[in-house]
Amino acid sequence: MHSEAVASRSADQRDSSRESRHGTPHLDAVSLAIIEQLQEDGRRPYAAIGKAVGLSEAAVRQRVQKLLDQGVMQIVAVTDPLTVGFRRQAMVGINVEGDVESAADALSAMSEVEYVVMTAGSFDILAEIVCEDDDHLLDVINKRIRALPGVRSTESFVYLKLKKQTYMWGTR
Amino acid sequence: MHSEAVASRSADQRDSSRESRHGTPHLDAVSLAIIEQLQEDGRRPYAAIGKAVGLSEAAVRQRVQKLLDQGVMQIVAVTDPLTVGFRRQAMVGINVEGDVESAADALSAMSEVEYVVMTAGSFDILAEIVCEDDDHLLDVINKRIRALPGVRSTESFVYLKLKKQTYMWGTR
DNA sequence: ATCGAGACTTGCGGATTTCGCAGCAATAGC
DNA sequence: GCTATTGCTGCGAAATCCGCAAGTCTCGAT
Repeated sequence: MHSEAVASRSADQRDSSRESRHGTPHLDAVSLAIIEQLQEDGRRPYAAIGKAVGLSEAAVRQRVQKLLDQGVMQIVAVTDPLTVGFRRQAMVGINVEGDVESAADALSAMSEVEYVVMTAGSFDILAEIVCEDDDHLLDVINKRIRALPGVRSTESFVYLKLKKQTYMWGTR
Repeated sequence: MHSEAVASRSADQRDSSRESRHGTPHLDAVSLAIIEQLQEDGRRPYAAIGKAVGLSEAAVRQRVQKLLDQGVMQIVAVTDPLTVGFRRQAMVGINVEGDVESAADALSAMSEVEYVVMTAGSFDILAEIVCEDDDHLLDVINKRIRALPGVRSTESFVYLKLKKQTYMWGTR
């Protein structure tokens, strides 16, 4: 009775190699289940995962390797910025004149910028900044970001308290 | 000559147990280096990490375990939302009348909400939403979030293109 | 000055895990 | 119908993990 798990397994796995119309590899239920296991513990042994999802150890190993190779997931350590010495964080909304994408690229090149996304709405770009202290944050926003070519205006939202932060994509 | 690495190592490790004034455990350079290793590959063997940071396998094992126990870091799989079937994402800026924190808690309880932070600035809360499609996103924002007690107004920024997303806190 | 605690090292087996490879079955393609 | 491919299983061999003991060193407190 290592049962439960995903059952069936007849022709499901072929989905994992089938490309959906936009080039992104589609995932079947088993791979999803594997990802969920690794979201709980990125170091969980393959055999344990296999038991949970109803696959052999070797099969899990192959699928995990493929998921990593394809870039579907990565197994990494994530930390709480505060305990690692970064005391000030902020989200910055940015408006750009001209080429938005090149501005986003310039932001992406900055090490203090953790997250860059182009958006629809009253900002062209949202960027998350992680800094050591107020001075550092001020410097990044006022000296570096505002100096970028094409940047018309910025609006900052300094983080007061992080309430939720999950890595549970693919689960639900 | 298993040299290179972090050198010195005289009394650094005591920092790891010293609490900085706000209760957050302080990390020394060696723990930082270990975290960096695991940010590159969360499954890297302890011996390999030890070689890189200049510690024995056993010592690395102890430190990693402590870092996990203390909640300083976690080793998890992270995925690209798009390839896992979530095609619409948005950041939502929210203004609240009354208790901001309880509103943030309510948001945190929603599974579609990946990220919640209380901020200073023209929004009280920023929340990142991950949805399967437009209908789902519309439903979450207009039916669920706007219906929350205390929510006065919202402004949405639909993601057009994710340009950068790192998990490299603690590195630099 | 001495003692105790904490952190690290070395060394060591045993249990566990990883890894590569040889089959085998089912599917997709020709 | 036949073949190539893909995914899975099973199985040894190698590597890793894990707990533990003994000994060193430094710091801080008695």
